[in-house]
Amino acid sequence: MELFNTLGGKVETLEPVGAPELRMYCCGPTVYDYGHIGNFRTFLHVDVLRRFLQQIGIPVKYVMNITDVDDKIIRNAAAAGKPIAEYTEKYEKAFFEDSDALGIEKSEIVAHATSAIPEMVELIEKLAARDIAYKAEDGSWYFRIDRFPEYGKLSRKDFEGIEDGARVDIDEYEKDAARDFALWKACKPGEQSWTTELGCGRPGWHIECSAMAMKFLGDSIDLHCGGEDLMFPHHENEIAQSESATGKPFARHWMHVRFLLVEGRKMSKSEGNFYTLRDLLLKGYRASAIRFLLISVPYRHQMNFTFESLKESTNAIERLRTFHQRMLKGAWPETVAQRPGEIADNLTQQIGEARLKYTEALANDLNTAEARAAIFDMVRVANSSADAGTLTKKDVDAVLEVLNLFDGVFAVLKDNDAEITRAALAWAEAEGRSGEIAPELLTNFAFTDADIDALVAERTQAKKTRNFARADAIRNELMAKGVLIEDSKDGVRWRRK
RNA sequence: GCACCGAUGGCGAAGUGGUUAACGCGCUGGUCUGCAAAACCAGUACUCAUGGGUUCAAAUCCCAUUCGGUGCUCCA
Repeated sequence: MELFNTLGGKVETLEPVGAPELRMYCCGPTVYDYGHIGNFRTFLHVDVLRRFLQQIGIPVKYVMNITDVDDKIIRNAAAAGKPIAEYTEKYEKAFFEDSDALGIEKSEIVAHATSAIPEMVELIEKLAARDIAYKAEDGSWYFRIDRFPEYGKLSRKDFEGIEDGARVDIDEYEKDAARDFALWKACKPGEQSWTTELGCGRPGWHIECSAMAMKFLGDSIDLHCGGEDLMFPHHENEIAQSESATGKPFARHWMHVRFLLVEGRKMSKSEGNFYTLRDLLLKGYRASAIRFLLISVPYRHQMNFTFESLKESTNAIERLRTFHQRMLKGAWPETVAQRPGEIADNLTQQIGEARLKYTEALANDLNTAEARAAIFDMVRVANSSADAGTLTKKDVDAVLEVLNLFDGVFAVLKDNDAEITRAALAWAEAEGRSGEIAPELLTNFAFTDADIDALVAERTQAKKTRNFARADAIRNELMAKGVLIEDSKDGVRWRRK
């Protein structure tokens, strides 16, 4: 498949080199708080890529790291009066719960920064042996950027104009050059630290990813991904460290997912447009709709997240699910007596085209919007044919095959939204945040499936005796509780709005 | 300030030189239905921010302008 490579700025073929599986690494979360939807947009697109690679027969070995020690963690853990391990455990658990709710498949390897300290130390020592890393007076270690002439090749920045000392961070120690970045931070009283050959301290953020990527995947990896903001300085620094230490190219392909805007502005707490997955679930939005929305806009485009578009996604998924159920449950004939051959061939051809368009779209730099369009084309054609009574069992099998292909990547057909929302409600109760739950959510979920089934049965009975007044009253009652009823030849179906 | 990206219907969003500008949502009308819902059909951008240029041909390439966003500092 073809994927844009930030390194070089061109669309290039993505393929495994020197190993049967594609080795990929993604910068995971720093577990100091709940993940927000911007975080998840990145992980969702990586998930889409990974699912698609596997679908086209490219095995993947994927490592995601968990940054479980850094400045923010130390600060927040101290504020909470907890050891950092205990503090991060809660948010790491939440991160995986949220990922799961969004249908993100877990990476083959989850790498914790705190469990790879020896590898980081070793890497820094390798750099130190070549005088690329140096120790400052306070015991911190820095990377000497002058020694890596290619610095800036990823983000294509021109550092000529940046003079030493032009921008000095308040908390920085004595570095030889302003741009030099920390590899190892000297210990401070009361902070978590490790006593190593480098002295007492803790790892800098950048060294974690270099050390762990190489530990699990080797010196040269096929693909490295992350959010666009990580391009500089994080990924630039990873390249500098890794390539200086090994003398080999670090990652051949770099993928960066662009930022998410919320209602047209950068998401930030001060703007008041900052949302975690849990915030949205408590407002009554569905996990599947959030997934679908976040992956519907191709990863290289900045996407504008709005509540209106979230509703749109909810409705679009309903259409797909309704269609899926129709295909699964309908009694399709083996053959259609008077079906004109011309129409039959046309339908088969259109299903085939949808399949091709879907695959080509994703293979072309992960164009999720086009892949989505191909599927909706097929949905319309098949529905149309089903209405006309010309759809056969064989057609349906072909349709379902394409639909399964689509769902193998998009993963929105299975409806476990209610379950996820219930878990979020329980979490809100436990955290004392039940005040944030949307009122209609409580009313709707107070209504159990059994309650609904009973009313639906009563309505069906009323309809049989042509008591339409009673039947409609029940339908309205259910509607008020967010339940929609659909009558069809095959019986009654209900679903939550 | 420097750098980068974007501007396509009511909304979201494909399409990067060549038939009637995908697809989804919404809206209007119709078919179906006891009525709905679902589904289908028809309609909903004479046109792709604005101005200029290149070309037989431009939403697509070039220049300028306007507006929006992002990076240059922790950040997915």
